[in-house]
Amino acid sequence: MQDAELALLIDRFMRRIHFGLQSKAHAFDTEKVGPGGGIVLLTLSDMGCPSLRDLTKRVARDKSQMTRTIRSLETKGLLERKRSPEDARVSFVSLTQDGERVVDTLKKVVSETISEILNPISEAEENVLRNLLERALCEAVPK
Amino acid sequence: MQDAELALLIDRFMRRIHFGLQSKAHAFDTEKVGPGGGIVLLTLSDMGCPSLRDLTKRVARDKSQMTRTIRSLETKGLLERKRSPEDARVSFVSLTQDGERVVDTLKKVVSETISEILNPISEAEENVLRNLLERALCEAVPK
DNA sequence: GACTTTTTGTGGACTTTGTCAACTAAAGTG
DNA sequence: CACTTTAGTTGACAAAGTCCACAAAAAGTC
Repeated sequence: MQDAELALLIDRFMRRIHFGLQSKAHAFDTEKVGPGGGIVLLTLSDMGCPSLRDLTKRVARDKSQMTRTIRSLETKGLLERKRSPEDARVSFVSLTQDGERVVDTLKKVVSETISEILNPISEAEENVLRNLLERALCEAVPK
Repeated sequence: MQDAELALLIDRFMRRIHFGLQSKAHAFDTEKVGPGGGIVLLTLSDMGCPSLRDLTKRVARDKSQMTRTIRSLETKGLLERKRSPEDARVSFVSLTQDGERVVDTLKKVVSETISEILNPISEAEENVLRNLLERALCEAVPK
């Protein structure tokens, strides 16, 4: 009944990550993808070649916003879209080679930042943390 | 080196909380404090009567934004400010009785939402999770 | 096979947050 | 007393989130 605190902790964690990355952004975000683009790229590298719809659900953003983010990344040449042959409504999104390269540096910087933040806890505990979050979130999303 | 995933997990967790609360907002957010205001109120209930500066650092937002959020909550009568007698620059912020009441309902709704999300993990694990985050974050913040 | 309904993605308008830089007033510092 | 630093405010702008209406394709229905 009193784990409203958890929400605050999660929020603070997010903000720490955000600040950590922000302060180094000029050095690595050469394509200026920003936080929003970064999340999409990283998620994409996790999912492979999802439909825009699935990607949108995964990152839990509004579809209209996703449209715009995707377009911005597309014009930067970081991802591609292909219309589905079976269903003319859906388009599949996937990283280009340039996109992959950006993802690589993103992954490096993000994990550096996170391990700085997670400094006070051990590596084993870090794995526990990730595991708990995965189990909590990888469940079927409502709807 | 590959815990960039953790960032995505945290982000998704935040979004889940956000959506969960958003969908019930009309029912409980009678004062229309919104996500930003809610975080400040909850944090305030945790801290007691901090200076604006300390509050700002805790929630990790920009000072200018904090000024505005605080003012909005103040005009709603949910919090009060008192100038410090020793240092005329600093002002201390604290919840009013109305604020306390809002915080109570906030806490209730937020913890409901969170326990829905954390459904797949046990209560013991939830405690582990909170504990890990606390230990990771309650460290001295740089600067 | 001509209907309604649903689903996927787009576009526009608007609000909320975030960011950055300039500024006031009060302390601290020599 | 000049000087730097600190707390908080203000303004202007950029990024993200939210809402609503829409077109086109697919699915469901009779």
